[in-house]
Amino acid sequence: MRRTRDPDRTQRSILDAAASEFCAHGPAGARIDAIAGVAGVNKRMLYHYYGSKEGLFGAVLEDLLGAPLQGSGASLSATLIARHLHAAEHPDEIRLLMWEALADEGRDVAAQAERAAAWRDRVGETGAQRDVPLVIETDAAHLELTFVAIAIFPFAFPQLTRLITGRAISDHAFVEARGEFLSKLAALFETRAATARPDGLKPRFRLAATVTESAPRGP
Amino acid sequence: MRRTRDPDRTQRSILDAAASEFCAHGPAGARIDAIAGVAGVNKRMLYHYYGSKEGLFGAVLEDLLGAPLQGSGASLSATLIARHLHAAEHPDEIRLLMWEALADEGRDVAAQAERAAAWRDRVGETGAQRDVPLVIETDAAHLELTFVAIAIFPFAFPQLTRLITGRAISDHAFVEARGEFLSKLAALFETRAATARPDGLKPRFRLAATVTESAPRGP
DNA sequence: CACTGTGGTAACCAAATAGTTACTACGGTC
DNA sequence: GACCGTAGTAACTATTTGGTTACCACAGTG
Repeated sequence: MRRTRDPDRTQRSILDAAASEFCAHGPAGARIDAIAGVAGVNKRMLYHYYGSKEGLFGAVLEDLLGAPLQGSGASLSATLIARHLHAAEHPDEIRLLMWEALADEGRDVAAQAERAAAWRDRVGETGAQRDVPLVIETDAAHLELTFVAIAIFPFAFPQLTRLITGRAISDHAFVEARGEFLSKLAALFETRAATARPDGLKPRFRLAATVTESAPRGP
Repeated sequence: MRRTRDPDRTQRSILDAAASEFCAHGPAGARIDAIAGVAGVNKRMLYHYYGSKEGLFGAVLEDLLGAPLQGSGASLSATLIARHLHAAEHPDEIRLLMWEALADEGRDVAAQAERAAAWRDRVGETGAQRDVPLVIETDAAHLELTFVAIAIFPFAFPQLTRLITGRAISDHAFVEARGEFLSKLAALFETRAATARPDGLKPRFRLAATVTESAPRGP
């Protein structure tokens, strides 16, 4: 049976199938035949469009990991919660990020240009943030990195999370508890406010049962 | 040429070679023949002692990831710095942790018993810590997880680190800068002290050029 | 309509790979 | 010093895998 010609749809199918396979088994574990099978496409096309397994992997990464994760104009703490929830909902994205990290070998810098630019912007925003401890203000990049770490880490290392907290990341209770912890933690970072209300430190964010794309607003 | 009989040495060679191979290429990417080759051991012995590739991978994990990373009786902030430096010196350990996370599939719980116990102890210590914000005190596990995240993350995701900070994790300047940032950050967590000296927040830790096992002491 | 470049297919292949079979010989034990 | 369990070796294999060769046919262009 012959497929009607449609390059775009074919490439899309391949990319989707590849994303799922690579995400599950990584670049070494993924099987070309499996990808072709899931995509419902002849294996040959895959080489036609992407050259090699590695090329396909690169295309998938570029397709899914282009922009910084959840970097909007929101405050540091709001972004923290937003990223936490986003990671909870999209564990695949984090797995892909891990495969990328492990494959590393200093990937094509040129291809990363816009990704790098996006992050640079985001760090710029962070640096301009008002509710950040003064001493740290100069180190926006490290602060940003730290906040990404705090939000993502538990989902990247489910086994450690389970060992330390005793709960699975898929457990809804974990996501909620962690969310509450993070909002308390975020409050710590508002030094000025904190010194003003030394008793305070009450969470600025309340977790909604349903996950919203951007973080909820404070009072 | 015949090897003189020495089961212990053979197993040690296999385990070491396997660690290096698995660490570099992961469970799917690692090649049994390569491991045997590096170990200078016949491939057959590998199956003799560990049954299968997966069995060998499990043995390597157990061998290297048994105890919590750098969990001593030290204070939270001292441990933070210690872990940061440890991670910088042993990127392999972190890679292995990542392979484990990606392989996951809810591994043998019984085999993890002592590892879990070790972490439980560590979390207990954290909970008993005196220089921790009161509100968070109740959530020792999440706090511990967060500190592990902050220390390890940059080395687990070198590509993000490069994108965000502009420096490679292998760059000595990065390790030092991050260390200084972390010691400032740690100061933030000493609420009582912080409210007492609102100007303060000066780093309690100074990074030595040589890496010491436990973190250096404050003034 | 002929022409042609590109989307699409099926069968094929050489290399690599996890796991085995069949065998040898060391060394502790009785 | 005969016995035997186990450390160790060499060669083999069934299968899988990424990648290819050779071919077909659709659709837009002149």
